[in-house]
Amino acid sequence: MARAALSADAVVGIALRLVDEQGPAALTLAAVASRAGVATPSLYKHVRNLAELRALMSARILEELAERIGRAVLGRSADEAIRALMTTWRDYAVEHRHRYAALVQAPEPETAGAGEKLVDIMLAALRAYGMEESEAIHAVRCLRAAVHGFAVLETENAFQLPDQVDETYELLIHMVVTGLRTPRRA
Amino acid sequence: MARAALSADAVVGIALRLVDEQGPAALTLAAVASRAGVATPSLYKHVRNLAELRALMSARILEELAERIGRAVLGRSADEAIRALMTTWRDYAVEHRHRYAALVQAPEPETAGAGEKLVDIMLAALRAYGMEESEAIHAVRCLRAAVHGFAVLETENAFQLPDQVDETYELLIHMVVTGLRTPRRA
DNA sequence: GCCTAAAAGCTAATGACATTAGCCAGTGGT
DNA sequence: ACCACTGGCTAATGTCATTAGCTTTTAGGC
Repeated sequence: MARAALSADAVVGIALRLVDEQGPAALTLAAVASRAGVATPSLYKHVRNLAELRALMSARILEELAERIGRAVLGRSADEAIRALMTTWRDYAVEHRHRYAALVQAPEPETAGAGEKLVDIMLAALRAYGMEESEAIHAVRCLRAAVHGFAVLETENAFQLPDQVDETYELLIHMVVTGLRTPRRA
Repeated sequence: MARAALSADAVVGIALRLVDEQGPAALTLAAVASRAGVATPSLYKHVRNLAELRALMSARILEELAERIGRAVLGRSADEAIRALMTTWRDYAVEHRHRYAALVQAPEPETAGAGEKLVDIMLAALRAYGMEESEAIHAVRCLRAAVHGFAVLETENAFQLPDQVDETYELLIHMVVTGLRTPRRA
């Protein structure tokens, strides 16, 4: 009996490919085990349960997202950086719509590292706006809300008329950038 | 054998209460049937399957949201209307965080009516900005993305530090309103 | 090389779920 | 009273997640 040489990392990889191909609803331990060439209970040697598998997948997704956005933002600042960040985020979601839908938003220990990295990248992109720290945290949250909201709606076909969604995104970028540049009345 | 006098409407009501009390993961036909005092397969006399139940629930949620927002926006225009809309939307989500999480975003026949009503309300709220129709559609989408994005993140505790989220939302409102008021470079 | 312990597989079992098929009882209309 | 429809029911099926405990493989120590 040859050992399948499985690992938690390999399980996550298989799960992500499964979701990419068949959508988030196809994610079952049974399906992952079948693809891994082991019996379903064998997966418990590598992941605690289905919830942990989801969290580990989310960590991987967030790492990729942070990596992509970090690269896109490098060397840019202010409006250009925000544009690059928002564009890259959306591109990732559209390109990987199924895995993006599987992304768990609630904070988990497994996603803390990548989540922080993403926040740091966003804070860096916002640096040129000269906000003090608490204001920058607000901005990070709003940026995330806007981009993520758009991404989930787009990937769930909630906009229905697919034409001109690029134009819609330009308006969203405009709103974010303009909002950052315009002082609020005290 | 007394008839339980069930209906699709009653089933939806029971399901919503279940979700409100125990969260979206608790929604099973078995649990709904138990609360209704019937056997699980009896529910198929009233709803096609679990997916249809979710869609019908979503329709109800959207109707309530549209009703609430419609009332809040009445008699207000421009910035005040947008503020009322965004505030009411968020309040609904926070107040009903579990059912909001159960809301299906993908368009379904069951949710088309309420979805359209919501779009109409948003278009009305935007009327005072004097946009032509296609620009108004973009604005509706962005408004929805921003608000919904914030709502799902907040209700999933993705902001983690719960303090000052109100302040964050003020910034989001500011971004939306400012973005609507500032012409985009052609 | 041999032995032992740990790791990583396995099968069987359990309970929960969604759904289908077909039967039964109640109700309303003729 | 009879019949058809409606809305319940039970039984069955298949899938899933998970646990318990057994077996095989591998790695490390002597």
